[in-house]
Amino acid sequence: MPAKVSDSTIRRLSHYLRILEAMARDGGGTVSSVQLAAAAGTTAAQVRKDLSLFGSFGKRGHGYQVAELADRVREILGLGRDWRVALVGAGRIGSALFEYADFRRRGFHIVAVLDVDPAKIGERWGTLAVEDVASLEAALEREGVEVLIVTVPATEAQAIVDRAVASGVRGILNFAPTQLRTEDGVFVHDVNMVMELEALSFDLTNRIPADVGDTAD
Amino acid sequence: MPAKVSDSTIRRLSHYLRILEAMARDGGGTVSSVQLAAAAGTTAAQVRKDLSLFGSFGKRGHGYQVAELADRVREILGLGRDWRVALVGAGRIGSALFEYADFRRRGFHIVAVLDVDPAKIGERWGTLAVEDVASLEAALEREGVEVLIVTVPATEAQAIVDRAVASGVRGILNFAPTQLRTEDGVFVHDVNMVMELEALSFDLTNRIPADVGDTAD
DNA sequence: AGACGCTTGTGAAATAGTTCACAATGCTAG
DNA sequence: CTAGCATTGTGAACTATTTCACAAGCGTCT
Ligand SMILES: NC(=O)c1ccc[n+]([C@@H]2O[C@H](COP(=O)([O-])OP(=O)(O)OC[C@H]3O[C@@H](n4cnc5c(N)ncnc54)[C@H](O)[C@@H]3O)[C@@H](O)[C@H]2O)c1
Ligand SMILES: NC(=O)c1ccc[n+]([C@@H]2O[C@H](COP(=O)([O-])OP(=O)(O)OC[C@H]3O[C@@H](n4cnc5c(N)ncnc54)[C@H](O)[C@@H]3O)[C@@H](O)[C@H]2O)c1
Repeated sequence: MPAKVSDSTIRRLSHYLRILEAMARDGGGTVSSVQLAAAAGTTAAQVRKDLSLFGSFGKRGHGYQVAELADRVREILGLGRDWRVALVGAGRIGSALFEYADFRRRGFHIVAVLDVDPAKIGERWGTLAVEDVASLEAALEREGVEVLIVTVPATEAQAIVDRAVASGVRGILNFAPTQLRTEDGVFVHDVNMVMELEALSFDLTNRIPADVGDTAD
Repeated sequence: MPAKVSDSTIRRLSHYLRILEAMARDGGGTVSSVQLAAAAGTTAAQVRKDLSLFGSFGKRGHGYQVAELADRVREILGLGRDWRVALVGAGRIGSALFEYADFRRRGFHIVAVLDVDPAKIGERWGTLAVEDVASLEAALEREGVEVLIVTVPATEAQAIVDRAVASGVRGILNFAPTQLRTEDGVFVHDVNMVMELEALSFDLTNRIPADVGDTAD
């Protein structure tokens, strides 16, 4: 793997993979960088540059084999295996995520659900029972959890994460709108919907296209 | 407003705003760029550069007034007003979002909920009734909707968005894992959790820190 | 076998974004 | 009023990312 791979390259690879999988379902065959770029909303040069960071996957004059390229991208992203995931916070967003089939389909298996609310502890969720967050460490170790999905209130998130990291969790998908602090070697990705709405608000307010006057102020 | 403002600047401004609001609740006073940067996980120079794109909000030697800076950032982001939002797809993620208080608190008001499922149409959601998506256009126009949250299956998303754009919607927050095509002047922001998990998978697979051998292959 | 058409892979150029470093400035104290 | 201190605002330097542009390579056709 190359020393430096930008975050945006990784996001695009994930995007390419989704497109390649759809193409494979539709019969597969080959794609050129131009076609893949059109489907992903980027440029052909960008597609080729992204892929070339990891190797030479195409045939000159003919493009890429859809199925094979999907396999290579999956491998690059580390998706050639299953990941064991725990969900902390069995609330509204937590339950939506639990039932989201795409996670499992991509190899992310929720193997434990934890909450602090006595009314929720013991509830059956699919084949699991919601556990008491008091035994977070035990659950993480018992299930060999590597990735934590955090859907607790923002005030609780840091404490949960500290405990999970102490129990060996190295990857965190955080839905709480708070800046998590972790040691090196722990990867945190935030999903922040309010931020996206605010970015939309900025766009709508300030990025009105040229035909409407935008030179004021 | 400056001609070019990067996306990352906007994301950071939203982040600063959340921090400033927390500081304001804790008493406020002033913040320096160093303090704000520490709270946001960035650098002081970055904070000052971001803000200086829009004006001079600080006092040399003393930093920024928390409450005043929060106001200015809110204004920059176009948050000095309420936004009328419709939610299409009254399913699992849609219902979690509907009840998410932070949206309303930030001025994003869900004023219509629509679905195609006869079992859902007519359900009372808070003060609203779930409406038939067949009357999407009527609902959007009646409520003066500007922003659409899309939580329908990926296969349905493009058609919904085309209709909404034809009815005057210019901002879309899309949860469906599909690349939406829209005309110029329509802003789409995607929330893609699978992409975040895949990025995490890449990190855990390839970005193992230096003390573990990472020069192999 | 050679020529052709098409598309990759990739250095080099261009553009975008971040960090540096410091003069300018406001406040406080004496 | 002046000195001293802290911190902003900002060009300039640096780094990262994207785009350009084209030689290299593959398969096909004659
Ligand atoms: N609902 C949404 O659409 C949405 C969207 C984006 C982000 N979020 C964020 O996700 C988080 C959860 O939101 P929600 O709407 O699902 O709230 P919720 O109140 O429905 O769920 C939170 C759950 O966490 C549990 N909990 C609280 N403290 C805990 C602890 N210390 N350990 C374990 N469990 C604990 C609660 O019992 C509850 O079941 C919040 O940080 C929120 O800001 C929610
Ligand atoms: N559940 C999650 O945690 C989650 C996470 C990320 C993304 N998503 C995405 O969000 C979308 C919805 O997921 P979900 O889990 O809530 O699914 P869901 O099946 O629970 O909800 C989808 C809803 O959309 C409605 N619907 C279908 N076609 C429609 C149409 N043409 N017009 C209006 N409504 C229509 C359905 O009746 C249903 O109520 C999907 O694209 C999914 O990939 C879901």
